[in-house]
Amino acid sequence: MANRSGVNFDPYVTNINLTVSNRPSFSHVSFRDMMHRARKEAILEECTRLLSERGYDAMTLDQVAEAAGMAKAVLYKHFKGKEDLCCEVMVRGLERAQGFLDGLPARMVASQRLQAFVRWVLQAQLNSDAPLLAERKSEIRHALKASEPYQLALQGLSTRLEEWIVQAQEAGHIHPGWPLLVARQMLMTRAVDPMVDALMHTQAYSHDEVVEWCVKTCMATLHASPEYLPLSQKAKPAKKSMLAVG
Amino acid sequence: MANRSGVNFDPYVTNINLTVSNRPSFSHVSFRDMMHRARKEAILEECTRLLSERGYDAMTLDQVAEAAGMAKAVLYKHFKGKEDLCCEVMVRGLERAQGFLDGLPARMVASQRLQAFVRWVLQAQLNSDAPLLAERKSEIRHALKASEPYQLALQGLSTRLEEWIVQAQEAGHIHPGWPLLVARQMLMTRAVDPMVDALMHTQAYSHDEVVEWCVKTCMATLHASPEYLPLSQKAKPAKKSMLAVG
DNA sequence: GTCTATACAGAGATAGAC
DNA sequence: GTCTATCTCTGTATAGAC
Repeated sequence: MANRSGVNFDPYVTNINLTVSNRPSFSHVSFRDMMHRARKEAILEECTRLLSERGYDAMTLDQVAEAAGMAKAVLYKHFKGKEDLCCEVMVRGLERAQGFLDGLPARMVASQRLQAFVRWVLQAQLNSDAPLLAERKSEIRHALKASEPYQLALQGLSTRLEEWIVQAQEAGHIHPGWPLLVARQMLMTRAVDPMVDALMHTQAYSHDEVVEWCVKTCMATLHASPEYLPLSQKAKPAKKSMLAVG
Repeated sequence: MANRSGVNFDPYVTNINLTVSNRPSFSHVSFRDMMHRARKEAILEECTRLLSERGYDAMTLDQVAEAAGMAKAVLYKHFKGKEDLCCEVMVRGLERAQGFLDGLPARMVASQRLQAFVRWVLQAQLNSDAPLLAERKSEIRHALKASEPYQLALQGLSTRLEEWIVQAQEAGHIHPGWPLLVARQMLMTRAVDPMVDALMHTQAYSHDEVVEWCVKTCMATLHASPEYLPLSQKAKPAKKSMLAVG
């Protein structure tokens, strides 16, 4: 049985240590509490990884328990069940994303922040540490819809992105032709772009190159005009309009 | 157990038919064969819908059997199992896509064909009739990877798209800065863009409007230059380059 | 070929000893 | 609080009557 953190959590050993020592009960409680939180962290960490790698439906609590080095029953002391556990993972993912946005250097302008956001989420996904939910048809979505903390965190992230979109549009870095709602959904969707998997699978590009191509597709879209329609049957836009962009 | 020769070995039915009917065995076999195919079609149709609505993992064979109006055991007379059934659904989806591409009017230029392809797949998805696999982490991907018919059909579709991409690039409708591989993956990924679900969910746009916005994001990207990078720390591209596109 | 009934496996969740 | 062992439910797949 793998214990990835390497810490000894055996309750009996812990008991012995507490008995032979004369530490005050305050310290005792604090110690146990610390261990408790540490185990919870280990669970959340491994669950984040498995969720990112396998997806909600394919991930099992047996896998989480084994990866975290504890019995499955322990999971239920910390969380009500699979849904509850994964909801908390997703909420923490959103909080990490918020933290990343908060830490962006002040000199960055809005469009740079948006690009940094997309790149960071894409990279995290390739590192099996996805902070955002990529699955559209997973059973967990029902639970997330009902989760107030999740909806609040998601709302915060959306608001932040929308502010920057407006700023970037005013600065002329995002084309004003994109509705705010469409631009926001595009950013959040491209941040978990399934194209990363497809491109990685071709083995034509490195990890970082794949991320950059995905970032480019996203930013190029927002910068371009949505009104380009090569298919309106007669219009054939001149080449020079395109070359003027580069 | 599949009966590859199509001959009926069942002792009961064969006996009855041979006794009470005087029709030549040829007609008899043809009629039964027709019914057999009809039921198989019904299974495939309902499975396509459920697969599109719920995804591979969430879809159950009980649902397929009930939707098709037959006992679950019948499914196993037509298909080896869930994987086999869904693989055939996906292959037929690819064939339908090929059929759509074959039917495009001759006057359409390459970029118009590409746009028509993306729009058609997106619409089919919203009609619960997805011809392409959107799920990236489903268990079915292993089976598809091993399925020769699927890989062949997918290869055919890819080749066709790549030809048109090259033509569109030569015509100046797709920016030459996009590598062929990236452009192809972008098209196939955008054709099943998860953004459709996200946008539909906001209830801000109608069915058709959502599809059009997704089509626009895809085509605008291919038309634009990938080398626009607002985030290269010092460069601040002029507004006029963007406005020149519209 | 189609049905009912059932075997079998996997995974979520719980019981009870320590 | 943690463990082992078990329950329960669901879903795939199969057996056997007709």
